[in-house]
Amino acid sequence: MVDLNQRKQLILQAIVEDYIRSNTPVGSRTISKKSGLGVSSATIRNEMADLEEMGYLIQPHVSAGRIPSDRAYRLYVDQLLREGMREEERESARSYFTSRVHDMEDVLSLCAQTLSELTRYTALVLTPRQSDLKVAALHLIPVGEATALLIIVTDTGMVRETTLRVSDRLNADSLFAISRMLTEKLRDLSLRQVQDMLYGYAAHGGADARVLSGIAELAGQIEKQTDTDRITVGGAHNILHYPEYADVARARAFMDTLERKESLLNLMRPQEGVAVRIGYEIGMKELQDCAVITAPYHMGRGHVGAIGVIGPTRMDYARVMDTLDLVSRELSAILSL
Amino acid sequence: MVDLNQRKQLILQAIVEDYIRSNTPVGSRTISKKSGLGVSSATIRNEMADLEEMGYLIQPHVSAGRIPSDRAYRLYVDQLLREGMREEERESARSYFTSRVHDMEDVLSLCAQTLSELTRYTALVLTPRQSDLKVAALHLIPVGEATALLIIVTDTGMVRETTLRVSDRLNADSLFAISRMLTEKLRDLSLRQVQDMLYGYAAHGGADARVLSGIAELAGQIEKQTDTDRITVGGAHNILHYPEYADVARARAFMDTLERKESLLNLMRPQEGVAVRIGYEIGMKELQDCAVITAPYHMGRGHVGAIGVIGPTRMDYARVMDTLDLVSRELSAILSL
DNA sequence: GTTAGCACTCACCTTTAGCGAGTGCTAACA
DNA sequence: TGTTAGCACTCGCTAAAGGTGAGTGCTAAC
Repeated sequence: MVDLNQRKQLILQAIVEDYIRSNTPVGSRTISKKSGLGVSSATIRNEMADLEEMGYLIQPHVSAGRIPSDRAYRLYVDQLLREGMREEERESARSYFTSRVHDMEDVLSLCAQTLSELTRYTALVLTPRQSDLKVAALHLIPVGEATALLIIVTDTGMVRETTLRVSDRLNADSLFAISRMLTEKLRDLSLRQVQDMLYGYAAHGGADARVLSGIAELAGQIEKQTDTDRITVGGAHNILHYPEYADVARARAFMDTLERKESLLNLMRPQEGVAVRIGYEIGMKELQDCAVITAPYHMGRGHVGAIGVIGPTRMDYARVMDTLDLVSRELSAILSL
Repeated sequence: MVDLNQRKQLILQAIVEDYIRSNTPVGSRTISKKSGLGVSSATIRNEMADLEEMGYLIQPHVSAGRIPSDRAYRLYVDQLLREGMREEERESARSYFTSRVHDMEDVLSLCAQTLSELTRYTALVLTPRQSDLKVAALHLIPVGEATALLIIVTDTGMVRETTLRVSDRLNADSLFAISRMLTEKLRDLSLRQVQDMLYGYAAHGGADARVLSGIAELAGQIEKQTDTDRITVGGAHNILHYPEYADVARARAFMDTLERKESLLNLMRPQEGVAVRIGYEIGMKELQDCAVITAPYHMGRGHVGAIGVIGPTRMDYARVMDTLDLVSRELSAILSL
């Protein structure tokens, strides 16, 4: 596959990097001067003709320079990449994560924003699947009369709440007692088990049927959380900075694609380490001019999610990959306490 | 102020509505045919010349039709508005709110999304100020060894959590006991009082100093929640549908403005009922081509927030105002249980 | 007060022409 | 055999030029 001699590789690398920077077709003269190879533009032209024949370069029209193909980006990512972040950038990126509370949901939505700010592209965050979560605790807290706040805490530290009407005979103390009892009964059961169990009880009637069915319902809502709710998008407007999207219709099409979260789910399927998909590799024709880079993160006891960045194929791969690697580590560290 | 005879009003109304629909300068012929007044275009031209002199219409150039000025929109909103939503639209808008859990934060972020979908403009949501919140309950829940999840519930039913390291001598039972004691001690105190009180205790040292200072810290974070965190923006990409923003630079400028939340705070200061600000009335030159419509919502015991919509001055005022009115009512109803 | 008629304006679209960055090819050179 | 200078050629881009038509203001008649 790598049938490229050293010089061709250097030329290709120079072209890719120049194009990533400038977004204009790269001419032979430019490369002759900047590559440092010390050969004339004519020589570069010959090499470029070869590279085009091999499928690494594309000529938009006869009298323009060349632009890299998906295949060129792929080679670039696999073999030609340099370090993408300077140490002080790394440091400042880390600092985003140090001083914050670690409430899982906040962290994740903050993460989408942070990633988009750090990379200047659009960020995607996939939260771990929640159907196999277990109950860690359950609390009923009085608010107003005859209403209580029901809180379910899962083993991942996720908190969900809803308000319930309860019998007005239940005061703070009895709610406290019920909470304790329920927590003991339901701890370590999966959400599904909780539902099954409680719908059974509730059917028998009794004083706190309302509470029990309320719990079952909330558990059901958490569990049935559709997969599409697991996707968060951050900084979609960042693409407006790139001339690829100077045409509003394109920008709108891109944003519309981001709205259809089902399709994003496929992009975000967690993989081993930082994964890059370029153009046609994504397998969605509405994203064929985009690249998607993802990285997994972990959340204690095997729950796994993913973070990612999406942008034009002309992406600053080195920087984005470094950033994702760093952020996914920080995230895993924070979420595992 | 309303020195317009009936015919001028009708003509102005026709112009505004045509322009809202078409976004092209409206000519006299169009109005002559569509207004139903049965007068010729020449007559309309005379009237339009008058309206222009009075500051209601603007002529982009000599040979174009007229477009409404901010002043025209103001008159339109104050006096010429018709019903904006059909009954079935109302019904479908309401249905957005019925079947959902009422977790305050979910409801509000969902609301931003819903509003932007309903109106096709950009939605803004301002959450009530949190500095004067009171503690309703406090819970410590074991997760893993020597770590616990701390949850603070406020009197508005808002829930905030963070993870803490705790002494490993504290098991589930003792955490439960501590929670109960703390809840009793701290209930109905303001977040500020809680901080003052606990920093005092924690300074004395003792076994659960870590817990106490953790609570103080979280209370501090909730309280010090910067005002800018109170703003949520939804559907910013909707503006890409409007030809006013066909130029990407404009779209980007708009989105950048939305990022600067401090300035949005001014726009969202809750007012009595549905409030409309048009163009120059907004008082921000980067939004001088926009209109902002807001409505307040209530959240039990006097906490008040606001929802709003922002878009080009050529906005479908009737529909948006109706929608905001409806949504703010629904929201208040849900949030007050 | 209303309307038909008319000269006039000017944004918008299309066409045309010129520029220049960049190419491929050829022939000469090391 | 690889490299390079030279040159004719291509073609997207920009600016200028011309034509079109929607819409106007004004005048004079009804």
